[in-house]
Amino acid sequence: MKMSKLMAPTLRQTPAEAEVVSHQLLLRAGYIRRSSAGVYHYLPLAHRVLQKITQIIREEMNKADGQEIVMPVMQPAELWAESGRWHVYGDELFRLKDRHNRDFCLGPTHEEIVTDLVRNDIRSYRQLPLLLYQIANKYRDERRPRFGLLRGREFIMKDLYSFDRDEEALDRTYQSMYHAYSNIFKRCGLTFRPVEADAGAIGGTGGTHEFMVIADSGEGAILFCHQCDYAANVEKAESALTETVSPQEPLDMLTVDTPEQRTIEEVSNYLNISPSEMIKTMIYRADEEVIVVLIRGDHQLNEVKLANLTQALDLELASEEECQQISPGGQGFLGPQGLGALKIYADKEVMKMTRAVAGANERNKHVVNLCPGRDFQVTIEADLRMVEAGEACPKCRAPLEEARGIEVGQVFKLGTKYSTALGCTFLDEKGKEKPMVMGCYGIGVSRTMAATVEQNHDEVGIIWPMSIAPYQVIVVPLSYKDEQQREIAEKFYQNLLQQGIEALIDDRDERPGVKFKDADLIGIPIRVVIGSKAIKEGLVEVKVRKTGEQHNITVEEATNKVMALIEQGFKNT
RNA sequence: CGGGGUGUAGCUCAGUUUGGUGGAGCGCCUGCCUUGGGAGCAGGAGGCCGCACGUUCAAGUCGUGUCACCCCGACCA
Repeated sequence: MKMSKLMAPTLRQTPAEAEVVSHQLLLRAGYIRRSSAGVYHYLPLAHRVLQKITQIIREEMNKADGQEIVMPVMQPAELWAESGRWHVYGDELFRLKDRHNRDFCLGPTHEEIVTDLVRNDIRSYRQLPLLLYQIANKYRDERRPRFGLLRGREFIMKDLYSFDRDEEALDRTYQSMYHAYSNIFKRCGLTFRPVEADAGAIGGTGGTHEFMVIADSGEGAILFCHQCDYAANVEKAESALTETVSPQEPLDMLTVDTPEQRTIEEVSNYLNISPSEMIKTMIYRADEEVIVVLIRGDHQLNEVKLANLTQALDLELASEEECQQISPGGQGFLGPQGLGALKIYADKEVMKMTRAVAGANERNKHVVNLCPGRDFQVTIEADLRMVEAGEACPKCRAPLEEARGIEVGQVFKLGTKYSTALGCTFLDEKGKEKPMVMGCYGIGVSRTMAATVEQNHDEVGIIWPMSIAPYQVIVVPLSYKDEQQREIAEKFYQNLLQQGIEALIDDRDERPGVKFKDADLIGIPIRVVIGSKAIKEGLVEVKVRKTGEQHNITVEEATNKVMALIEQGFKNT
């Protein structure tokens, strides 16, 4: 491809709208342009990268017996009503009506429609397992699209759905997908980590893993152990219970004055105690029910764990007004004692306390020597806290480490949630009708491209891994006007093309500096410069973008060198 | 959805306080010159100052409304 004809509008300055580095560089290097919030054009270079990624995905999915199909983006509301998600999914679903006033939505995910497809045509255990996948645009009306391609409203996703006869067969499918995913991200040149995760709204009964690309800009936090293989999203992470320090004998509960001392920090300072000696009392509204949640003062509540425990669709911290109706002291003076018939959810660590400090349910007063089980009864005791770095690994007790990551893929065991709701059944060898056991497996394709940039860049631009670079080589004649240089460069470029190498030639009438800056910015792995040395001494310069290694060799040797470097690039990814 | 911010040339941004013929740098076009890391000179094109209504002799500038975009939070297969 000639640079003079390539639509890659590079920018010298970073557009003000971009915050994260992948967004900045993809805009600056002329890969993407914004159409509306969270919706982007993919220009030629981006399209080539996406093609590379999807090709890798196809190969690995097909190897695992996946069959590629294309399903409708526009889906009828009836199917979503059948699964119950038409009402559950909320504002995030892009909804539309046709001219007959019938309801449709733009698919944010395809469980309903694929289950509908399969239930109509698959009847026998002989046809299972069945693995169907597609690579398509997905639509989610995010409350707040951000970070460029990392959180858009329209994005490219690969989703595969598996249909098995029983849990055991699903386990095998799940394992094979897990391995396929590892291969895919490895081949894309990413540093990633599969972690145990929460199933979220998609539901399902089995396990789930997220594939996280390690990057400081990631929205997700993960905890992992480097002594064993334990790794989990913070939403899911557990830790070995802390050692019980010789429990103190309970003392009589007393009320003390704490004028205007509301937060854990204020009260612990005022009473000269540690936050770990306090009980944090929070009032939540779980759908229509008001509940009390207790956590040790120095711990953080994990709302995902609480939501899973309560099974509430809508879980929200109660307002100040609601708190005052329950406890006259209002926020800052809440305590679990004497709250009547409200359900009390307590973290396990709270139950070990014997002389705790909590609000007195009275303004400007707290109680000391509060003892769970004696002074109040707990309805449900469970792990409700956010695990922090340094705590003991639940498997091997080594200290956990924390990292941030970008979720590029997730594998789920769905079980029979959708097959039961939609009546997707088969007959087993005994002629008995059973619901299929399903799994679903997604990869954010456009997000993977952005995540790769997050992980592979320097101060001057993108550094693509060889396997997904839009072009492998860029040929730069320093002066394309110079007839000799042009001839040598063109011949060399044609030669590369004949070898099946994906090459660009910078035939623009620009100064060398401009060409170098653009080549670095768009991140082509190998650059071959042809200047006056090529004419005088027959030497060209072959430079590797990632390492900076440079070879001054003859034009004749250069093709082989380039091929060797490409091969090496593939090996390293 | 709550809080904050920004809309002026393709990009980055002055100008708005105090109303009076719309600017700079970069990019773009033409010519000269230059050619190993975003050169130089000369000339040029390009703006519904987000949109609407209002105040005024006069609005980029003041008022009201509205739309878009960005950030923080909440939320998020």
